[in-house]
Amino acid sequence: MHNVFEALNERGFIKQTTNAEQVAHLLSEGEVTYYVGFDPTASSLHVGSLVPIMAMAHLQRAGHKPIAILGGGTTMIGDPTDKTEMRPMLSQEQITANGKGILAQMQRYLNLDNGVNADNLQTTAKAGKFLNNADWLLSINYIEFLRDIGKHFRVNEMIRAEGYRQRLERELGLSFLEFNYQLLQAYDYLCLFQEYGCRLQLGGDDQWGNILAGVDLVRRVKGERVHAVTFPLLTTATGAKMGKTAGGAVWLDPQRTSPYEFYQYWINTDDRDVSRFLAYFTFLPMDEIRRLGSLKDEAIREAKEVLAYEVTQLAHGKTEADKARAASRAAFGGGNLDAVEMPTSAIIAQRLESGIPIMELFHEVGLANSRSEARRLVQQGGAYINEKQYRAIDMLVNADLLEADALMLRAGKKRYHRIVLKEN
RNA sequence: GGGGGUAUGCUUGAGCGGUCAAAAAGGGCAGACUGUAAAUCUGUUGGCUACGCCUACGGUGGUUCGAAUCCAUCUGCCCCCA
Repeated sequence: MHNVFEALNERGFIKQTTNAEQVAHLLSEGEVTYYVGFDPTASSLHVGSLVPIMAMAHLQRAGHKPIAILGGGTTMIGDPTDKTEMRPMLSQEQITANGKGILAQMQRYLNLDNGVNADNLQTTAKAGKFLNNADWLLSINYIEFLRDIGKHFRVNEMIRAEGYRQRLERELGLSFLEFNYQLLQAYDYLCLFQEYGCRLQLGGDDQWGNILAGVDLVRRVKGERVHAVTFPLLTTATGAKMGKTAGGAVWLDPQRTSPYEFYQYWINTDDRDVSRFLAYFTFLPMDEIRRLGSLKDEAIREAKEVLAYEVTQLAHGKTEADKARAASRAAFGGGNLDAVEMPTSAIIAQRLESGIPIMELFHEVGLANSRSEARRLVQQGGAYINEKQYRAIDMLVNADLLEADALMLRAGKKRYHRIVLKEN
């Protein structure tokens, strides 16, 4: 077993550890059960969650056993860390439903007890677990909890933690409910240690304090040394949060973010982020990544294409990745636009007889959020039909513009939408 | 429980009772330049049946010819006292 710790480190996954040598040693000794917590506030993960997932996948491929924890119980509290306000609380039903979606997505990267969801996934890896911490948190008895767990926490220390301190010093208060978040998260670690012998927790660097609380708790209650590793919080070179675009988050759920859009997100990666992202989000060997990362100027587009293709393939499978790549090449490389996968909608053929106002058309297919926006788009020269710009706002789109019974709309430089005809 | 403060468009944040769809910045969008990158420059950024109309400045109800701006009340948040 080669040293996974080194591999993770080389790929940039490691920000802080309880003790680097000890963690490395632990991972080289034999099978280690490790866990990462996930937020169940949405029914899909977004690309930000890919960092922990990729890290988990690397560990599993190296023979270790993952546990993914759905924060169904802790979400009912709301993590105050680095939040400007309280999180909305979700119902258990909602959380369970969200968990289903999240599990399916994880199964593309990890082999969990509940199965796998990707053809290319190494099934030789030991199956891990997907658990909901609501299972043990919801049945907690308050008095017992205070006595057995609460006694190990010093309020003095807790309020010194950065996350809490900010909330205490600034206008926004901190409710007692939120104050307990750390105890519950620490309790998770204790439970997982007891039940599954879990000895390593990983998480975003903003979770460092909470994770350490768990490490301490295990030491105090069980007298055992367990470990923690955090991932750096990713931002893009321009300082934006990873995985956010104007349209919102980039989701793994193809219903929310189509494979094409997903692919485009990666293609549009800033030059400076390319090699970092290749290391995080693909399984390509580091030598290859270094080669791709050293490409300069225009040539770096090759690296972006590899990045986009690899990441899309992991998230959506080879077929979808091929389609997305073909569509992307066609749209931006002057290829044949007709045969490829694009956001498409159908309109009734008859409507073209009398002509459809161009503004209405762009609005209708979602290329503009309102008619006013569509109007602006046209006026400013951002509206194209079959690669021809139209600037007249009173222009009517009729059957004369059809090419092969279809219209390819384009808004701005990058957003395409294809229109086909239907009878009625 | 008492006293005070605050609530503005995607965000931050200005807004004398009329000239406010509301300063400014950020963000977004479009154009130019380019490599589907970055940086830069320009335009634009509530909606609509579009030189006009409608909806908006926490909720409701008032005062006024006229309110985001004044009053009352409700709600949320913050601060001080208890």
